[in-house]
Amino acid sequence: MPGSSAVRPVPVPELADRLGYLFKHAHSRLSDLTTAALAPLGINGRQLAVLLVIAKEPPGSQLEIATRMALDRTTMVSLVDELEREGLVERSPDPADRRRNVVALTSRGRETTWKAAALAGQAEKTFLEPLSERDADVVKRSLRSLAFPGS
Amino acid sequence: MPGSSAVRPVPVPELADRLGYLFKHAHSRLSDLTTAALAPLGINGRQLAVLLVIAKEPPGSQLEIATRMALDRTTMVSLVDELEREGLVERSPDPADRRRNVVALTSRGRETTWKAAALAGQAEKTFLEPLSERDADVVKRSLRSLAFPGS
DNA sequence: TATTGTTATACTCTATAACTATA
DNA sequence: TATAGTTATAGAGTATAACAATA
Repeated sequence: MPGSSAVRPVPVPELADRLGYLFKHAHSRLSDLTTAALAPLGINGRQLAVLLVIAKEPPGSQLEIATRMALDRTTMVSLVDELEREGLVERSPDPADRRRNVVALTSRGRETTWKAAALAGQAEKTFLEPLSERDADVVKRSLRSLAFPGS
Repeated sequence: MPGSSAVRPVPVPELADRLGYLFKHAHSRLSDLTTAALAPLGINGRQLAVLLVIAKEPPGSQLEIATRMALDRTTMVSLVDELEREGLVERSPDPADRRRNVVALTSRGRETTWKAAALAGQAEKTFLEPLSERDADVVKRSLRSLAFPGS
């Protein structure tokens, strides 16, 4: 995230109550922690999300992965480009419909996925450290309703 | 926010537990609501934040405002440009130190600030509707610790 | 020398429009 | 005609570097 390197001062009182401001900075802090945690593996949080989606229900086309992540298919192109360059995934045309590119994890991709998931989990734990276990649970549960009110 | 117009599907289970993913989409939803609420006034959430900081402890230099918002001073230039173009704030050189631009609210700016604060508050209320009052309180309080762990 | 505002530039993440190849 | 992937392009929000005016 650009801006993550910005100073993060104690909030001025007139903004400390604005949810948008708090969300921005909380997310930014989590982003910093996750980025740092994943750096040794050469990937970032967005790329881990792609890996997780592929790992869960392989193999999918680029469009399927994009839809499952609520991203545009043009954004997915460069994301898969990066992962392919790192040797973590492989594209291959779907024999049944040669317009589609099926994206599959390589064995190195599989290994990276579980390592990265563990590191990202650690980063989340660090992020939540300022909260009691109870409050952290409420936050995690609430965040889901706030992000996806229908579900 | 670019991406706010993206489909916001029910989260795929493999991402529903990732805090980064939830933060991104929760923030995006709040952003949509706030932007829509403020649209009649011709300003956005970032601009409201600037107005609030100035309103609270006027008048400040651009650098002071930027620091209090944890933004770069180069970013503040265009933000103040926009608000000045709308006739909501006025720049004037500080007589005591002519390097500094003091930014002050116009009377229209003051009026817009309290109208906007009310509308943004409404948007936050709508945003929090999926939660019980109790959980909403925990979230608001926790967000502050998560964003600014030192304070 | 150091600081404030400014400009020029660039980077990240995202989207829309238009192209290619398939269907 | 419609769809999947791609490319070119653009826009929002942010930063760094360098410059002018002022201290």
